[in-house]
Amino acid sequence: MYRNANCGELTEVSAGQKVTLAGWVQKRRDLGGVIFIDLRDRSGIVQIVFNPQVSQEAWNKADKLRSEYCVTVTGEVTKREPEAINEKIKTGMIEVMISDITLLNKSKTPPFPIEDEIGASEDVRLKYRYLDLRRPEMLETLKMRHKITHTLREFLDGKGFLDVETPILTKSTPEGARDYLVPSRVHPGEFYALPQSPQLFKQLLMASGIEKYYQIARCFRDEDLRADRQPEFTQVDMEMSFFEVETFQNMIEDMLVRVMKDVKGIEIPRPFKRLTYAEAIDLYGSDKPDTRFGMTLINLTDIAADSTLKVFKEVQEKGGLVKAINAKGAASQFSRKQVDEDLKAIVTPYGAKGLAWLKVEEGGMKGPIAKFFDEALTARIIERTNAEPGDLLLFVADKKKIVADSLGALRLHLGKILGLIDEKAFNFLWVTHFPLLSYSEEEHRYVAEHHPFTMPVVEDLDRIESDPGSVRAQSFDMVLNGFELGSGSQRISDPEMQERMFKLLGFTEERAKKQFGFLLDAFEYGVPPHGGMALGIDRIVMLLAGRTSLRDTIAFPKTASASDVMTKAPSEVSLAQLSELHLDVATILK
RNA sequence: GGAUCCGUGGUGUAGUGGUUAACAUGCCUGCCUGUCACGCAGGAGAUCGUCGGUUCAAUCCCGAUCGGAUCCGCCA
Repeated sequence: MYRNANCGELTEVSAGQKVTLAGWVQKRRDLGGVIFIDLRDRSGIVQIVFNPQVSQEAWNKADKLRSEYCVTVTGEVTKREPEAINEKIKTGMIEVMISDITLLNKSKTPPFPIEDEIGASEDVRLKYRYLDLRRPEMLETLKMRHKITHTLREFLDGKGFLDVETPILTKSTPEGARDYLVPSRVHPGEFYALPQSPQLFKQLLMASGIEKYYQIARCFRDEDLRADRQPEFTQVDMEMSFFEVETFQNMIEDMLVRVMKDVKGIEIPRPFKRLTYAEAIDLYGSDKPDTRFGMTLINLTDIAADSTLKVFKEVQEKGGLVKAINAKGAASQFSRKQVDEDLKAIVTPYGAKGLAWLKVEEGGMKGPIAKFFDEALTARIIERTNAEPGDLLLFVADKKKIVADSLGALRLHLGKILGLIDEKAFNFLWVTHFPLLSYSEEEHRYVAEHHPFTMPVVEDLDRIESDPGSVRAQSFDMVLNGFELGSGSQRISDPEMQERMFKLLGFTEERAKKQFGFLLDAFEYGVPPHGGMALGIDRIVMLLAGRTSLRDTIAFPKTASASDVMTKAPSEVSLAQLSELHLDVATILK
């Protein structure tokens, strides 16, 4: 027997009992006579004591222990003397007087200590990921992840959803992200793709009469990474028949409220806040706004056009926008140089050509552009922006998209550095009615904003051919604290509507048949109206665990260049493997 | 595809165009019977990411390259 108790769970109640523990040496404190060791297992840490008067043999062995040696020990749980109590650890009231110890395995000195708040770079942590995961904060995050998926499963099971697995080796589809491809040995020159999501399969499951489907599904997208984007990630994927948006959203709210309660012990008020896509862009410059603070964007295009500032007038004439944000009371926190350099640097990557600013003072405004506004205009600006002396107004004048992107980013930046964000808050938000399509300059055609199976808003249908860009989708995103957790929609279940959609996306009938024929065929057999959504598990874990990188929520993640520094994947394969797959690597750069 | 930042003992950092590259921690050895950031004494440990250039001389300056991080594009 290796153990009959867990280190972190021992309390005074066990005093006097003989226990056997198994774990790792966290720390050895050798006082010459008596040796103290902090023993760690998954449950926590307990101090074990080796005293030659209790067991000379055990003491001799303890003398040779080092960090991360794996051992099993037996001894008596003992209450500590009052002056020896350690209030910093949960088991600090007791210790275990060891009579017997077995060394299970030695350890090399670890490259970094197994504790929170190590200084080790992420590089090193990832190389020794198995050691990194021993650290309590990593272990806790994995435990939280488990708890979240467990709660989701329990909830969905309770609602009658069936967990159905869908293929990992599947068909490449042209829409959306770049596919990860897997060459076929049996079919020379042909490829499987790893799923970007189980989208088609879950809709087919609706045609199959499953009615309610869910899956904790791995998804793959071969695109460049970010702190919140990994090449493979996990979604809780859901789809249901006889679907109605409102009812479904209510259920998702129930589900998330349950997760927050079970995992964080927090009651989230319902219903969740809702914004349309148009409102989100207008107020926050983002389709995934962080609503934990205000400082919304204010449209000043009309006032700006009346000013004598040429760029403002021109922007208005060209159909652009002049918008501003009011950084309340921040005028004194930014010098002219800081605004012109530091804050401008936030907006330029988004294409903004400049960042105009005004500092509000008693009876007026100060700043390089103040002279372009007469007294009446100044008063209108102050009124519109709710400005008070000490406020800093920041303006971007440009095309709609540039204004939204740049001011949206600036708003977030200021929210962070001015400490406006309540780090403890969890602001769930629905963003609805996304555009159905967006025009791709690259492909010279409209592409689906969500995916090609999203149902348009019915009252917009008459514009679908004449003004496709203005058609809204019956779609909805779930946003939490400025991160998109996932999106869902009412699907198209009418084959004719689906064909119309493909046509709009520039698919010939032949190509639509070739790519999605099976789906169109399936829909010919009495498909129920259906819809669903998928939520990113990794991002949920990241936000609930208070982490800033998705890597911290995944046991074995990839770096920004999509490689794994521990296994060194991806790696070259043998010529024999390539030839079996009928592959020839065009150029090996080495 | 583009931009910015980083790369120095195991780990984290400091530093300099020139002789022994510093500090903390970790590690090793010895001493120590109530520590829990144990203490004390001693010791080992670095091709300064790699390649090339400038220079009498490069860890330092320049270029390339590799690796990591963040962002834009891309991606829901």
